Amino acid sequence: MSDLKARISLTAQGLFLSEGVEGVTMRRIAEGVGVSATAIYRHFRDKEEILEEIIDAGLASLSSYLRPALEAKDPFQRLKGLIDAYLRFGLEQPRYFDLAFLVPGRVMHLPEELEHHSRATFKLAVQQVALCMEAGIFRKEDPIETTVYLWSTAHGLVMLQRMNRLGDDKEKFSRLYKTTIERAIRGLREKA
Amino acid sequence: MSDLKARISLTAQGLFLSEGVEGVTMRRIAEGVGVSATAIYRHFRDKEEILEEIIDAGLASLSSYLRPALEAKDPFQRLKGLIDAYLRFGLEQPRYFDLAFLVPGRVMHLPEELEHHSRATFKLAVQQVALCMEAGIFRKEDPIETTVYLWSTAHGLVMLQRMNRLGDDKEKFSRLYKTTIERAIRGLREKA
DNA sequence: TTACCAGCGTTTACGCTGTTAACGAAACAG
DNA sequence: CTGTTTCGTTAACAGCGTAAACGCTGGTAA
Repeated sequence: MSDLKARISLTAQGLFLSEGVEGVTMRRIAEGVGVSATAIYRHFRDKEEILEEIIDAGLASLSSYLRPALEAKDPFQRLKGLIDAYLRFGLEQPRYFDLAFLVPGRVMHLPEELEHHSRATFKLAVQQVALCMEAGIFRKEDPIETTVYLWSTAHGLVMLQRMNRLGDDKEKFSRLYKTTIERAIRGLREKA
Repeated sequence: MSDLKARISLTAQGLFLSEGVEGVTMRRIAEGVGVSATAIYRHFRDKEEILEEIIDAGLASLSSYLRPALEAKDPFQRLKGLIDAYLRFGLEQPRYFDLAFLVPGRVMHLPEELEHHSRATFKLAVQQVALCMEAGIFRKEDPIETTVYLWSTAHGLVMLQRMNRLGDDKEKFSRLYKTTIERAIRGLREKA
């Protein structure tokens, strides 16, 4: 009934997630809501703004994947949990991942708030890495560079899978990503 | 004058590379060539086919980055050269990289020939990895998984940079990617 | 030479897109 | 009761990818 804006969001989210960013038109969203196409413009500046809202939701979902990992006891478990969660997000929420990270060709410009949140999350990861170094689990080197390295590996792996460059056997990919995490971390370890 | 098809290709390539995939329209290409929009259809099935040609060119360019690396003497140098070339390609040909890898949301379906070429290149990398293992430089494990891991790291790093998640200081990124390669390889080494 | 025909570019037009403008009904403020 | 704001409507516009029909132009067959 009421709160048309929320209903537009919801319908748009459904369409974007089920059909990807192309093929979703203002008129189809409007039709789904049961309203005229131009009514949408009372609640959103333009199509881009709707898309941004969905991306926000995607990043929130990513956050909800990452959060539990931080509750582990030691920093090494937390870090492994973060990487694992990132990969699971890519596997289980491919559409969100696409929307958030497969920007159609232009540089993504996150709204201030999300930008901030994103950097905060990154910093959290850097912290775990630094702690691992202090604890003598990782060799001591630049924790930021190290974190970027881990992030790259995780992000790249999901990316290659999203581009179905790795075959479509989910089982196999699941194993692949376990061994990849291992390999990625191995090079950081302090020699015993 | 003649060979309109080539001129369309060239103009389209210029537009796609200078403005990215969006904002390039059939009418603008046609205008650039000095011909009516529908004339293009005598030479290309549709817009997608033009884009595919440009992507082909992009992958050819990637190939030209990778090829010299294979002329090094030992497999370890060849492998490092391959990774380095991949990263340089991402840095120096960002628009090609976007076109080839930032598929707007749908799974990329390469034409047969390119698919084959791409897999062949991957196999070549796997070979170097396997040789490194035989030579006792890398510890012996699944060379395919190992190659995917290296590829992921390189691809992810470029990806994050393309999404300007890593700042825009080219100098810094240049250093970052050197240390990332090192870190990625470190974990593969046979303990001395 | 004449008749034809295929190749290639043109103009016109269709259905789709995102978006703006003008309008009207309801809800609310003084 | 009146004036204004809110929120939806319909109509319309410019731009998109593309199809269809037309006409020129050069080469081949009779």
